[in-house]
Amino acid sequence: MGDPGRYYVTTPIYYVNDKPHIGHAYCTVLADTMRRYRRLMGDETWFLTGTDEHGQKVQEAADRRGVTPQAHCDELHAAFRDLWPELHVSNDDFIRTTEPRHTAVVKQALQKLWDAGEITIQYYEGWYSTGAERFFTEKDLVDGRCPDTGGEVQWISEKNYFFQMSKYGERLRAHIAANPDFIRPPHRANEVLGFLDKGLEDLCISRPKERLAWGIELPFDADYVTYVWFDALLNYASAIGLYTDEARFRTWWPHVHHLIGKDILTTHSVYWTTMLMALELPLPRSITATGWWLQDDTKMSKSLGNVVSPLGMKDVYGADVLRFFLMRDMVIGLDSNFSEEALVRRNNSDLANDLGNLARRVAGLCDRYFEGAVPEAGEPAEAERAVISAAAELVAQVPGLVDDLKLHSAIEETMQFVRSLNKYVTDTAPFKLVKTDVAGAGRILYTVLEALRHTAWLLWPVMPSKMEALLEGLGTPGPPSTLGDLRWGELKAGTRLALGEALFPRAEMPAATEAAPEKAPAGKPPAAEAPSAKPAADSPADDRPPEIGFDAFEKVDLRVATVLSCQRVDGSDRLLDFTLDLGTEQRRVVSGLAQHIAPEGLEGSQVVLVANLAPRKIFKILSQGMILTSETPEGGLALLRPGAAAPAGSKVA
RNA sequence: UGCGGGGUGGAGCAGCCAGGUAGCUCGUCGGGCUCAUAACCCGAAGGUCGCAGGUUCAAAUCCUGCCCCCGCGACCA
Repeated sequence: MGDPGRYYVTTPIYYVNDKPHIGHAYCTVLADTMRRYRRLMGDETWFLTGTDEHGQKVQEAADRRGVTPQAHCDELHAAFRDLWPELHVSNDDFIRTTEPRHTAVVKQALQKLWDAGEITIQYYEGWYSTGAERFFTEKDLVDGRCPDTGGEVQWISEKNYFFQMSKYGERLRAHIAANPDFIRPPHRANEVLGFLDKGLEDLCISRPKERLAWGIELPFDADYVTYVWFDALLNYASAIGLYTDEARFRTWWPHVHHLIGKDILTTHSVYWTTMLMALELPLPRSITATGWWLQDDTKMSKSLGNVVSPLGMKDVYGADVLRFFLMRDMVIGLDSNFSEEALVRRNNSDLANDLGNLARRVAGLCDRYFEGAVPEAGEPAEAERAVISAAAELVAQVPGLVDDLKLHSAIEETMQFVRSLNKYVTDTAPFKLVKTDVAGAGRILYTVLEALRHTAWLLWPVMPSKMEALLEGLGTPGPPSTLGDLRWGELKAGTRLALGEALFPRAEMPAATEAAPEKAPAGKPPAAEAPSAKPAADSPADDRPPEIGFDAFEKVDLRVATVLSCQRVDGSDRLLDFTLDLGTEQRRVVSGLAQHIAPEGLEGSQVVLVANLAPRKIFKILSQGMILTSETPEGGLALLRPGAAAPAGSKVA
């Protein structure tokens, strides 16, 4: 797959409004690890990441803070830019979509498409809600009002510019079919084909400035800015010199491999690829969609207040340990669970016990019997030859695994090799042999040291800093070059060793996790964090909302209501449809309680209702209010009821 | 209903695309070693590979149907 020789890897450009989280870190570390492996395999490499800085959310956030969007971005992008070195990420470039080198290219690309007739003017019609800042169709509306805000909507016929994406559907389908490694893993390619089956529409690539000013102005119409995705995707090309430095551009394009989260598969595999077709540029070599890190153990973290965010693990255990865990425990493309406990287990068993301890074992013997230097290699006996050939096999095997994106296997195979070395030491017992055969013991120690050097090379892409420390300890400082240069026996006898410090200290299991081996806590679902370029919801740090004043509370109109009838909503497994008596009026309320409460026998009982909540259309029924519930010990829900019968409609305060 | 992912010894996961000894880490039990970061090495117990059919000499792996769990969305203001 790909081109032996050149490897250009990208992450999504992250939305500047987001706070960096484990999903961003994973994707970026993965890109870094891949590029380091490819470099090890002899490729020239280039690695790009950056930030996406245009769009509604940025403008709003800037407005709220009373600063210009540019100032806002200048400040916030640093959160990403400065994080990567801390994770030992070695990106060659960091692009921001507000930089002139990018915006100029976007304009040129737009002009080119406009001149080529790839962009058409179409009129978009629909109900526009200023509150929600989006269009709705007739059937979305609730009583002729905005379903999100309940506000007014206006019928707007709006001129917009559309990229003729629909023209390229068949060509894209053919490309995917002909290139099984194009979209990976393979089931994602099927997903895209399924998307294409539904037929491609043209893509609206403009936004009128009156609604959104923070974007790149269309070169052929100053009243509009560019749709953020059209802008953002072009970063992969603008950063390497599209239209400005053709030689550089052609060096890296199309040897490009996009790493993305599965949530932005469509934008990359459909929007981006068809954009490239229209721009008459070759398609990327591959688009790889990764899974998500799901977060475990929300209960224990919160109740004990000892929560360490996944990203915070780097401060506690070190960046390389975090990298090792991320790369070892996730199978590319599948979701994985993140827990501190799993990370500590990984650190202790693989890194401290197996690898770090092995280095200390042999280093200690060298110190004692060989003056702290590398012993003579001697003539390999059968046991040594087995180690040497295992090392050679491993070195030959790893590139194939990396090529197949099986980083977890590449790491595991390397760890198996390390374990075999511990066994080799136990079996050959140099600590005993040294008393009768110093040269023989030296031969064994030499073999382990040389094997450790090989290991350091092979794990360097995952843990660059730690492995360089190991290489330095072995007396061969500096980062590895390429596997072609890795030859058994290059470690020179007499070289001074410096392996006194524990490379990977054991870590204590976090106290709270041991006591909570139960099933996943009911209630809150685990939070997923995706390496997305889109804005993601911020996770609240605390489950208790901020204090409010009495006036705020007073705005909530709580009433006792009598249930007149209640039944399940047809076709829904979660919704109950209540008809309530509020004294002066009847209300219909839809509530997602069907999994907790049986609708039978509720007639005549009383509940508490938020009576002045904005109505909302739920499953085609207009729900007028919210019924209050409380949690049961089992984590279910129960209706909150008045302690004594009350007149229907009486106020709750 | 959609779309996607998953169901493999006590826990967490590989293996499935390219059928042919069920593997890894942790945990448990017993033993060894005593060089090392209470580490390392060996052995043992423990698995109807969600269920039912089918293809095949042979199925965790391929095919069909079903069940359950999770994420996103539709519907939990």
